Amino acid sequence: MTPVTVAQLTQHVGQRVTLQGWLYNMRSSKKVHFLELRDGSGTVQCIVGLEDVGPELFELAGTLTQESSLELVGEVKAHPKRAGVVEVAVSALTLLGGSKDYPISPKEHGTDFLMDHRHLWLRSSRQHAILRVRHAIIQAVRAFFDQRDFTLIDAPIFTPSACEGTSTLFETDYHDDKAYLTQSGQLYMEAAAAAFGKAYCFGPTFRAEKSKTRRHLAEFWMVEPEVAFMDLEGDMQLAEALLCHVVAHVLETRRPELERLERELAPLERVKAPFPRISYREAIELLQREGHPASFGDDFGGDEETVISKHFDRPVIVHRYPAAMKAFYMKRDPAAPELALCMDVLGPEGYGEIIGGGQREDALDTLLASIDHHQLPREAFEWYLDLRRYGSFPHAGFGLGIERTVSWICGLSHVRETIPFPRLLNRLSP
RNA sequence: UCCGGAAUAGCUCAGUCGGUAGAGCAGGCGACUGUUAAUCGCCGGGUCGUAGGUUCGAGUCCUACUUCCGGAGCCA
Repeated sequence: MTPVTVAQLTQHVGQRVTLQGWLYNMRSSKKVHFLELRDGSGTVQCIVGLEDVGPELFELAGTLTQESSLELVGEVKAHPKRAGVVEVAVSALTLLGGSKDYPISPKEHGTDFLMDHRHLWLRSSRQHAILRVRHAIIQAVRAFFDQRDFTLIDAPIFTPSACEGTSTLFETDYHDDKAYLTQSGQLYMEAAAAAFGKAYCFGPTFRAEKSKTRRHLAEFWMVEPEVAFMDLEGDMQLAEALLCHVVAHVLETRRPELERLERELAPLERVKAPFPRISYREAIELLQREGHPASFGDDFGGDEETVISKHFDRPVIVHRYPAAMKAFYMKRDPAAPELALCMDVLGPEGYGEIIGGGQREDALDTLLASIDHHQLPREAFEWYLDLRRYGSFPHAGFGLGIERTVSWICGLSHVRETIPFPRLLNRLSP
């Protein structure tokens, strides 16, 4: 008999099936054991009745421990008390792998303990739900760009120099040369945009800042589209359309997981275009009206982003920050040269920056001056400057942080649960 | 790096005024025909983070260190 998955059981009511999985929990009385079986697709209650299986098998079932792996055969039946729920009346059962003293009990645990057992914690229903939402988000991101004729052009992970020159990088040895783990694929995407028109990359990025907050990881995944002949306005529209598509896809396909996470759905259902757009200057005024001491030239910290985003019922786009606080490749606003043609999308409900991007500087001379002004080594950027020497073109793009997006959509308080094996300031294992 | 908090059973925690340690869960044994973190009874389980100090006596007070948590800066 071919094994079926728990998720498929509703199509097999009245039939005998084989199931393979792990014991999630068990409740017992004198003549009946209730095994809760988990197989990765879901969980189902399996009934082992003394009179159905005989004393030998009944006794074996009684000795099973949490997370033992099993194969069982049984008939799929409607749950006698719960509408729409099925259970399995077991007729045969084989213990495949025992499990002695499984460390994660159904009671509470501390974060550090759970992170030490992250390889096992992934089995619990909450972590399962989060990572399924993560998968749905990634699926939606890829589908969004693929449907719009973007070409996936992944950027390298070893890089010879800093992209932005600001953040701390992880340094590593590369055949007796220094190399750094990438903090962004963007410069490479600009080359890709010149070759393919519309390109995106999706991969891990690394930041070595000694940062320890609920929104930081040393290793995180980023999606970075870059489009030739697109300006800042087009960039904002693209970011807005992407987020709408992603949220709609999760709402459509992962509602049980969101319910498991007790995620309030109304704020997600409001994520529809158009998103409000405010300039940096307007954001400063908004903060001042709220009694937050902020003046032109200040960057926004977590508190400021929260104040701004709480003013709106959906993601808000803040554009045209002072050029002085932004990376060297940002194009200046011709109408106000002290401003950069850049934008950040702030997630609602205080989730802060989930997208950052903008239009890139396409004039060779201006870019050279900017590299010098930022005191970056010109040699390292010669290839990048070639993109301005050979058919320069207006272009724009952005980066979307996957973990912050997962955290927002799942309604979590920390990004550490949004990635299977988080790399944090003090955690490199498991 | 800075500011704050914490460290006691396998896990989550309580521990009063300084008088040598307690619960729930997990584990073991038993009871119970339908349970949903099942319930009920019994049992085993401790170098109180480490090193000093004060004291007749320290889980408790003091000092240093270590680790973790929350936040800041920095960032997506």
